[in-house]
Amino acid sequence: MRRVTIKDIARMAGVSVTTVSRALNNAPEISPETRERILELCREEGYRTNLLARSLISSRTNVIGVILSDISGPFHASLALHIETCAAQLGYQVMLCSGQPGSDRIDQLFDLLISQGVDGILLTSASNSAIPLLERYQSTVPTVLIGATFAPVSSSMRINSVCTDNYVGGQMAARYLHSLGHRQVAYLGVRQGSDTHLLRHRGFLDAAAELDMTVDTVWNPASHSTSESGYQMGRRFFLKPFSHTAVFAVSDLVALGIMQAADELGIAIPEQLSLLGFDNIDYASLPKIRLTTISQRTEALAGASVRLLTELIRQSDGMEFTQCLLTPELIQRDTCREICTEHKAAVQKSSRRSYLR
Amino acid sequence: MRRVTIKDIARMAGVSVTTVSRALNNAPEISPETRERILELCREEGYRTNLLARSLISSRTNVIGVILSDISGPFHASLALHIETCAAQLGYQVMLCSGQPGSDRIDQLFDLLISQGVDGILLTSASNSAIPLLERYQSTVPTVLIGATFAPVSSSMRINSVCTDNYVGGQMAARYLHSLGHRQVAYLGVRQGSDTHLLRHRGFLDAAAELDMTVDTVWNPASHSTSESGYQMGRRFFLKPFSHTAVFAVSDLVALGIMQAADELGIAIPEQLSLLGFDNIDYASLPKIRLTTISQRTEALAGASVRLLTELIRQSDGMEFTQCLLTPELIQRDTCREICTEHKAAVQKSSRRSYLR
DNA sequence: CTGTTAGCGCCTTCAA
DNA sequence: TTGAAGGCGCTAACAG
Repeated sequence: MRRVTIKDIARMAGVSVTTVSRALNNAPEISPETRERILELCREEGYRTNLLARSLISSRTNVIGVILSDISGPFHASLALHIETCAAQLGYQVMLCSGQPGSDRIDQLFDLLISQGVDGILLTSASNSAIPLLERYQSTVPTVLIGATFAPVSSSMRINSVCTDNYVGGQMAARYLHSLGHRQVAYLGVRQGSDTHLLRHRGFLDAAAELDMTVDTVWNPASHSTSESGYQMGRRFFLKPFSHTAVFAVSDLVALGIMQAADELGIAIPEQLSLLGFDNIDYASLPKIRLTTISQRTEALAGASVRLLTELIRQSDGMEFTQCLLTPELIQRDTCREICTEHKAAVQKSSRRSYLR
Repeated sequence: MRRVTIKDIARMAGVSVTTVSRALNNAPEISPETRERILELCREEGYRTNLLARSLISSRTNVIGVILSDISGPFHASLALHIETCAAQLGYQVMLCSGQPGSDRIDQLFDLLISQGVDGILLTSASNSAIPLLERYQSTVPTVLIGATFAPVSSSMRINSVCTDNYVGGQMAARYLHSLGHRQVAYLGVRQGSDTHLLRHRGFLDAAAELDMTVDTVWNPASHSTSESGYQMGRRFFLKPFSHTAVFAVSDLVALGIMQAADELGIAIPEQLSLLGFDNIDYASLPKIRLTTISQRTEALAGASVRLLTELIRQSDGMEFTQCLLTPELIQRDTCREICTEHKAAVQKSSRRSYLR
């Protein structure tokens, strides 16, 4: 059962295909009555534009490709959904791909998406290894990198990116813990391979130094930041004697593992130890978790990156590069407390409200 | 900067476009040396097949459309990612759309995807309202419904679907609670509008009746099942005196809200009250939550639906309909306990292991 | 206002 | 083994 084409309609209406095309595209040079007659006919016959054919000519598909280079976490899942929502509002469809980083899977995905004729590509990645890749492909198709980081001095960057300001996030974390009275803290889970982590770490250390706060860093030897690795690091950390009053976890997932370890070893959070996360994944707001954390604002990331990408698609002169840094946001919940215990009641009281919103 | 086409290559190689096409498609009737020469040239020139053009002829795009008709929950997000992974393995790209149900947004998405030439469509929906929609579109494009339910006697269904067996899930829940010694239980959160819920409810009631277990049902008047509505129902339920020893929540999200309410009112789970969820969303396995639940097995759902869809695409005779029912699975964690308390230690002990896996 | 003509990039007969 | 011609469904000049 063949689909009805513009040609069929033309024949049935006794006009040329051009006329039908014009009716379909609201062209100005056509009489209102023929247009109506044709549109009516299209409706009756269940005509549907073949967008492939149209794209072949216009070389625009109104589709953007999204590559999740690391779908280990809920953070990326949520990001993808927000991207879709935002893209839809701007009239774009989303073609979703996921590829474990490493190997040349990501390259293949780029090639595939370009072959499919996407108008632009959004790539999420936590490591800088994506940058040369982008530099290679961005002359072929507008591309925006999401969530990877770059050095504080970045004017030389020849890519487009949208990113949480991890350095500032680290600073915020340090300042917040300091403001609660903590003077000796541990930073758990930094991975050497993740520039995101390193930058966050640097921000934390710099601010801590200014404030005279002691920081001990526990590195994560694993290649990914999972709650399991958090659990392992937490256990190892807690089993030795320690005098820190707060722990900053490199991510919420890691923080969850740490909570689990603390639970099992009878360390009360936040009574004995404050715990601060990073990301604000959905989990963090759940009852019984209620992790205080620095939010990456997924929705803002999605919105900014989609807007930037569509901007690039529209202009396509492409000789300018934009780096967009989003300031993270402190979300206070129940896992950090002041060292002098007097304000705790107030924090507790606000818990239900912030959960419900 | 125009993309290099098959024609350019042909000119450069001094052959016809046909020959180039053949080289590209591993056609048998071509000499190995010309093929190699041409492929080499393509590589040098950075030639990329224009899949739009190819699809225009073959009328196959190797793209499947995925419509999430309700992205309120993490369940669907996770499902989407699994679908993508599975589709990729079978050589299909995924075009992702999300539309709040109601209105005619879903219709538009169908039309859009069909216009884009997708080879098939996967629709997730929890309500039967999707069925007439499917019946309308499936003659145009192979379609599979995921996660919506249907009556136990369903041979008359004229659609393709993959679905957790909610009736059996309800039965499992009842039998499990009964086996732990519970004789008076409450079922919180059933929505009249959700056939999924109703079927689950029926299975639960039927099994409970057989086992002589008393069930009180608390209906959810809200239009969605969120943790907030669970919280509200939980509060209302707990504030009146009750003699039930266990609560079956219609979904994990609702269960989380109930946990929160119980927490606030000082009701200990599972010591005073056992709580059983449904879905096994990612959250459920988190430390400090550790919800015992009936799993929908997202990955299996994704796999089965993608396989069924690709099957339909391949055959496309389309006169047969398949309903695939997946048996849910009980995931024991820490929120249900035996009424005679002696076995509890064993359950506790296994908790860490099941979290880590 | 409408129709004719010529492609977009590719594949597929058919003939050489 | 190769090439020429036609067409997939649509749009965009250019004439009428």
